[in-house]
Amino acid sequence: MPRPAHRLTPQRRAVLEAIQGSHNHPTAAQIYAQVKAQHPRVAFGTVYKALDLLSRTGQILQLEFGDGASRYDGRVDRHDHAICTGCGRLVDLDPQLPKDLAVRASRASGFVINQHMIQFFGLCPDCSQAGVARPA
Amino acid sequence: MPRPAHRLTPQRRAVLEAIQGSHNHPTAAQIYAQVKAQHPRVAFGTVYKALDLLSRTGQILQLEFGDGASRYDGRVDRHDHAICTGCGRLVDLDPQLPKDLAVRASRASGFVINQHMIQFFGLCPDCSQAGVARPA
DNA sequence: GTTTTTGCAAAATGTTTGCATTGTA
DNA sequence: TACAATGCAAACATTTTGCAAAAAC
Repeated sequence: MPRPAHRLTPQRRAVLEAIQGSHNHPTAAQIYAQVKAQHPRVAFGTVYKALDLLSRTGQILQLEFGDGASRYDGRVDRHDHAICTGCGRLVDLDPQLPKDLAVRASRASGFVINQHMIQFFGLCPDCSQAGVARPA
Repeated sequence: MPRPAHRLTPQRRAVLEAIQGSHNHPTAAQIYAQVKAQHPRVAFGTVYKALDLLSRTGQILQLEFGDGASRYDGRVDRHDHAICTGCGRLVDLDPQLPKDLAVRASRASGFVINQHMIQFFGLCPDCSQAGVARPA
């Protein structure tokens, strides 16, 4: 049986463009707001379904930093992230990592490792300058 | 003004022990179930308040892997994790990382980095042997 | 006696689901 | 005409909150 077609509908395109066009790693709510500007009748459920489809097909990345809402990333090659615990700002990072990191983790855990990702937590330039207290 | 006292009440102790006594990185629901065995009248809210207090005071770690519920870790020194995308099993890892990793991330991002943590995603031995399809 | 903590219930949040309708190959 | 996708609303899971009663210092 042939797998279903997955059309790139206007709504899905708008969701994808909202993510790729923003370097803010937007939340679903922010994406919904932006898509709604072009498609006033769009539903929240449609946005979530599009996000699910796009991430399952590897066109976007869904990030979870434990601060409530998922964040979405249009960059899908392997990279890392820093998140500001003051304001939630999220930036991509490309630190040089040991080439055999995943292999060693796999050996140590017995897991078959498919993916790895570093989360850096801290304060962005604005928040550290503004003297936002860092969390305990 | 002196900071509040934070008593180690029986409920809080039970929460802490449920986490430290388990190497499963339990969810709040699992912790609640275990605490309830000793304290049948304990409330979900009490468990959440205890989890919040314990993690704010650095006695436990709250982990978020984007699979719904938070997981809690009694090990609080810096380390990393692998999670099984098949069954949710979560294990601690200690890969050797470049000593200047956080410094370089800080320089590259302009962030003041307080903490970093690697998430390895893959299949645990049981799931990979059982042939659980890995996610796309 | 004052302050902290609990238990309970309600509410908030983010996300998922069911389904009739609409759109499209 | 068949299949996929949308819009809408209800349901869901997890977590947070408000507050009176209970417990601890």
